[in-house]
Amino acid sequence: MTPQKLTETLRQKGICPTAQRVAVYEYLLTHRTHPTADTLYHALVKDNPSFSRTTVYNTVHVLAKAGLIRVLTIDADEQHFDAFMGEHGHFWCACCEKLFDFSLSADTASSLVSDGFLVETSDVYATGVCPACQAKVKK
Amino acid sequence: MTPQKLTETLRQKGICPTAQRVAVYEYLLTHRTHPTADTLYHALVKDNPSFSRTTVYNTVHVLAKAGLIRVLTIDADEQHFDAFMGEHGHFWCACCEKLFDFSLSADTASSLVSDGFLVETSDVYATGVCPACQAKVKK
DNA sequence: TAATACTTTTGTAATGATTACAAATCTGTT
DNA sequence: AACAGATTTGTAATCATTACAAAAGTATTA
Repeated sequence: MTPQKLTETLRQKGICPTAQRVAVYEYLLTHRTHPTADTLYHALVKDNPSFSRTTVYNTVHVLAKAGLIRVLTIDADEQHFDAFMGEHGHFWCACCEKLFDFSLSADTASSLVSDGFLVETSDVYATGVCPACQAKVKK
Repeated sequence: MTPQKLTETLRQKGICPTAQRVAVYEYLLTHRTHPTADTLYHALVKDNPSFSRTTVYNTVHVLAKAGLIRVLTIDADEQHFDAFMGEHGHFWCACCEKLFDFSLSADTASSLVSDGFLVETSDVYATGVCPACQAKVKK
């Protein structure tokens, strides 16, 4: 996505496209690594020495409220952020403590709607051991 | 579940059934309200003045590791605990800030297994507005 | 029953992610 | 250029959770 397109997307959602917000959103779109606030801060302060942690939190809240990113709470210690909004789940490996995406068959929230809930976000989380860590243990 | 049965269940999982652990597990089994550590503490300290917050955390970790309860991270502010282990999802109402159960059609984790992940826990979370709060707004 | 080793509980103190807040800066409009 | 409103920034506070070590409890052995 070009910087112009990014700016346009933010504007369409009624978000003033400041340099900081564009930087955060662009980082999340180009790094599908589910970074934490701290990771975002360290990555972006390099290009903008006055960049602050508070701005990270302000920005991700604004983006999440607009539905442009997800806030992942699978890790109780730290929030992780994800700008990939396609239907997918998240897997937390208890061994290497990394977050993985996994494909999701389909209609997770369908029963919710039928129960009268108005759904704004939905997430599928799983924990366990990832393939790489399973292989390590077997050695 | 009788106290004897509770004790037996803990023992079967290799957990020493101390009075505190039985109390926590019993509270969770009889209150399907997804309490927080603080709620558990205040409820149980009444019957045992020396009961401590640390014991709440110790105990829920032990129970969760044994697969007897779930630790819910849907609320980023506080962990919630749930001893009902049947397949169901959790809904967080952004309006009244309450947690609801919802029924789940079926095979959430099936695609995960096919990708080689070893699944230990899985949870489906959704947020939005519950039926009661929708009715309130419409008035 | 007493002695011993081991587990669990308890209270206090530390940790650290997140939020509160107000001053400074930026943005868009006249 | 000046103004009002929004955003950013740095610092200080908040508060759930964890670390830790002493005290209490539990089980095992003789």
